[in-house]
Amino acid sequence: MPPEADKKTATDDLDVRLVRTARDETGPADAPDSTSEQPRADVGPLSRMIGYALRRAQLAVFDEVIANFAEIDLRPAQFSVLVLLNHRPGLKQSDVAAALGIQRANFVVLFDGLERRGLARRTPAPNDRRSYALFLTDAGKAMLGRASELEAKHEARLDALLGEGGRERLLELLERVAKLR
Amino acid sequence: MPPEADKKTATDDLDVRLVRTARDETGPADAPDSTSEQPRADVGPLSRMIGYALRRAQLAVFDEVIANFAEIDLRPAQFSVLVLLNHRPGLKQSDVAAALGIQRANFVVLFDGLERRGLARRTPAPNDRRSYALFLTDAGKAMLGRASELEAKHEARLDALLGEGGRERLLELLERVAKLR
DNA sequence: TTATTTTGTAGTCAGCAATAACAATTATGA
DNA sequence: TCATAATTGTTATTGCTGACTACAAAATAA
Repeated sequence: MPPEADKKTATDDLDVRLVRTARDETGPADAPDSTSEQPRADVGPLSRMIGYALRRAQLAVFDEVIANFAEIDLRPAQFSVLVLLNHRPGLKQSDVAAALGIQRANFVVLFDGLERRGLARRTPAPNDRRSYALFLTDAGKAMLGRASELEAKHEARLDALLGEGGRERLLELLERVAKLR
Repeated sequence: MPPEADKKTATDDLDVRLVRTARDETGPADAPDSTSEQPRADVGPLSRMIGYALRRAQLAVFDEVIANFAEIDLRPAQFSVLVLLNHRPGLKQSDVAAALGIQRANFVVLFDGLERRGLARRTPAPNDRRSYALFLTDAGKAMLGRASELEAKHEARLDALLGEGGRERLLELLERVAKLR
């Protein structure tokens, strides 16, 4: 089984692909796997490295956010655009991209998705025919409202984990680290 | 000069507003940040969200790590494998993948790269013909040595940013967050 | 033995970031 | 004023990474 292997690709027709919606499980009876708590494998020196710890934490948080937003089909990056545009309407693409740390080239596709779904729109900028002023549509604002509710619950859960003053301390430390850039 | 100029729904004139960045914010209000590196654009509510802050910090750290490791052509994920294998030689693929939070399917390609470069090797597992026991080669240990030096400098730089006790507090908080998983 | 689980693989797909190259538009400066 | 440089939005490409499906071989449970 390891190496070797025969070609045998072919067969690839059905493509069911279920969307994995967090929550719920094998409902009735049983549930053999007791409340699992990960053993947290020993990774040695890695556990002392900031980068490694950051990555693990970030993936954990994003996993949950993505699962939470699955029902409204919104990605974290899209959410951040909605929040920013609601906070500062009329920014142009370069501004939003820069504020979020996204390459302006990549932002185009990201925003196309929002516009295609009618959540945001491009408007000709008043003084510069090269650029657009970006705004949320009413649908976008409604979407942001729902997303914010989900987000609030998520943040509350994090606060429970972080404990008293944990959020403040964490945000402060993360901001320092981000200064590296 | 945007592409088509089709949009332009007749009745659309309102909304000229000048957009002023509401500067509520916590902390020392304005202060035309003197010697700060970046203007740190105002992203509003985003700056209070753990996920956003985590992502920014993680990207900043990885950017630097990737740049530091560029000269030895090593990716963070590869580095983590070297560290783990040096710490616990003989693990099988499933173990390493699980410990690092990588899908075992994806780990195959990752390890192939290390093996191809002669940094690590697969050895038939003693009691299980299905699996391999993984080890670093001498070249792999040498590579890990150089990488560790670069990593140490990086961590030192982070410590300078984090200040006294900063690392401990940050690691502790990140570990709690990672518990989400 | 038979059924189930584990392990390693291959392949596909999606998200996201970095880059290069362009055309239209502004800004600059001599 | 006009040639040149810088901006802005765009397209396309590449690479890393993570998630999933499907498989075959081997180990384990029933």
